[in-house]
Amino acid sequence: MVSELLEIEVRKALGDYKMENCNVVVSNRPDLCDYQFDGAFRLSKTYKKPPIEIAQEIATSLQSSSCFEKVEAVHPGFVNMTLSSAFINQVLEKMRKNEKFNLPKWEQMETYVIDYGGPNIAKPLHVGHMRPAIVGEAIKRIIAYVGHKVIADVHFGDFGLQIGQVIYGMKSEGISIEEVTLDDLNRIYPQMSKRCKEEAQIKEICENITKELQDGSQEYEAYYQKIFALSKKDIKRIYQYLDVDFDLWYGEMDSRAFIPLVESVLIESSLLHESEGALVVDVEKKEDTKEIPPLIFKKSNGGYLYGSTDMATIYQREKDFHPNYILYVADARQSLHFKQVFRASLKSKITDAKLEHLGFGTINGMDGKPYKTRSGETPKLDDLFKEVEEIFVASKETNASMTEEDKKKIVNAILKFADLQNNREKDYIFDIKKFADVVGKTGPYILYTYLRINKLLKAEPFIEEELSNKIYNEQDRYLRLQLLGFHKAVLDAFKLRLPSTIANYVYDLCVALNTFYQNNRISGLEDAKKKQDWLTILSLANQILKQLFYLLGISIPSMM
RNA sequence: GCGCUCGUAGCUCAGCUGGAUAGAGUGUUUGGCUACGAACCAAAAGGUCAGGGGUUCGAAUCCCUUCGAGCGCACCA
Repeated sequence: MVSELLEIEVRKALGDYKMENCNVVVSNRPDLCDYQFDGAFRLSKTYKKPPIEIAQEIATSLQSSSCFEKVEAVHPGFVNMTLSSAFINQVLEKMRKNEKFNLPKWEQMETYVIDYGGPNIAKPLHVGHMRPAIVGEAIKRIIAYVGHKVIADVHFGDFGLQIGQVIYGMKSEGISIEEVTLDDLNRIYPQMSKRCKEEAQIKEICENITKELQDGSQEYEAYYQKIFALSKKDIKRIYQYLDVDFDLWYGEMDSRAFIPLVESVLIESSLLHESEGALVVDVEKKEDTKEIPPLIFKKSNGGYLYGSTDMATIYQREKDFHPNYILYVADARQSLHFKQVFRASLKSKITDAKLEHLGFGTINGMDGKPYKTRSGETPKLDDLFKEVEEIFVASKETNASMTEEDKKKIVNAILKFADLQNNREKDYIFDIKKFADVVGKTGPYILYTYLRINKLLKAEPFIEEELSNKIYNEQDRYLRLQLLGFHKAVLDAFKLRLPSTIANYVYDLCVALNTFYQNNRISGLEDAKKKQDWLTILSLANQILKQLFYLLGISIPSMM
């Protein structure tokens, strides 16, 4: 990594000054320099000297390094560094020749389990399911790419009240296990969900069915198996369209066998106690500024809740994989739930893995309220895919003749790149027009960039050879500097669990490529070495893009 | 009531473990295809980073406070 190489130089230049953290960062003033060091400000405190004097000493000492074309101390105490062409090209050569573009390797491989906040069965996937799927898939690929072991689990919601509701709905409508269809399930679920809110006695019946299923009722088990199979098939189909895949297609139900084991651990460590008829685990801490309600492990009717299955699942994962980390990509509104589960799990010592809840905000419509169609329903993902494809096809005449496979890849790129750009725990506005846009900072833009460069590389055959020590013009230099940012983008995305870091880097790299492409003509260049150098740089850039597209879950169409 | 997340250009968003002149896209205005792909490029305009206070050489970023928004607070997930 460039900033680390530069840190080594700075450390040498510090002389008698001692400091722990001497970060060298990309300058936000490209008109002044490429990289910047601001440690002189901190040193001035400990050494009681004006920062500019210290900066000058460091700058003077750095002059001798071959990394720089220019180093200067600037008021009030910055050290500004302009890289030498030879140094830039030397780093690029290392990226070109090494695996993973010379990404640093970890000393120790760790194991991650990642849970993308799984969908409830018996319920069609809607736009709310897209975010965890896209974000989770990207995080999974990033963790694997940097060199760790990662196990993805879809973790279906198949254990709770919704199952009892659907079974009751089927029975009361007289629909048999043999003849039930997906459409039936999609209709029954919202119907029953509504009825349970309105009629307490219906809810109680559903709760009892759920409990009996949990306790092992043969009759309900048969219903469950059928509902699960139907839903799973449909959900898999949609994940397949999104190119989202899991190592484990488990559900909450798969942790059922571990609930009694967790329960006995809780009893042995005297963490379980009775409260208002339920068995609960206290999770509050002294430093809490507010009251944290206990985790309800067993309901007063003897049934279990999702806190119980979450703990049982942790137990199961610990037994199967002994992970260092368990990550949950789930709605930010569930943060209290996860806090309870995490604390209860650590208290009971069922795992020593680090548990992280990676929350995300709700998808809202243009009015700032949860996204709904005109008829008041949450839009199905199938319909969304269709709509985006239609808008894309209509945007250019030739698009209609594209293959279905290519269209699918582009729809994916549109949706994923739009989603992965913004990444915070805040809600975001879903605007179909924005998600179907093909101009500007969009999926089509980055794919277009790759494809036009790729075509050029194919049209101008060249033999990969060492870069010369030259950089030919401003756009060329800017492009090469952007390439140096690869490692930071990937490692930040990994450390912060933020795929947006990569999405934004990809965009910046594409801008640099387009600027270069539009202002420099390669075919017909007389200077053979210059042509070779440029083709080599473009080739490296496209290899990087391809890799990063993969990390974001974006596939490249054959044409567009 | 308590807690969590947040408030950045007309709109949608980056930037947040403190650094120099706060960035994109879109929209508005303008220029560039007899051209390796114009789904592109070049340029202009657009901001008291919700308001106030504090810490600091330096704050969109950290702390306090006011206002505003969304969400969550034990047997749903």
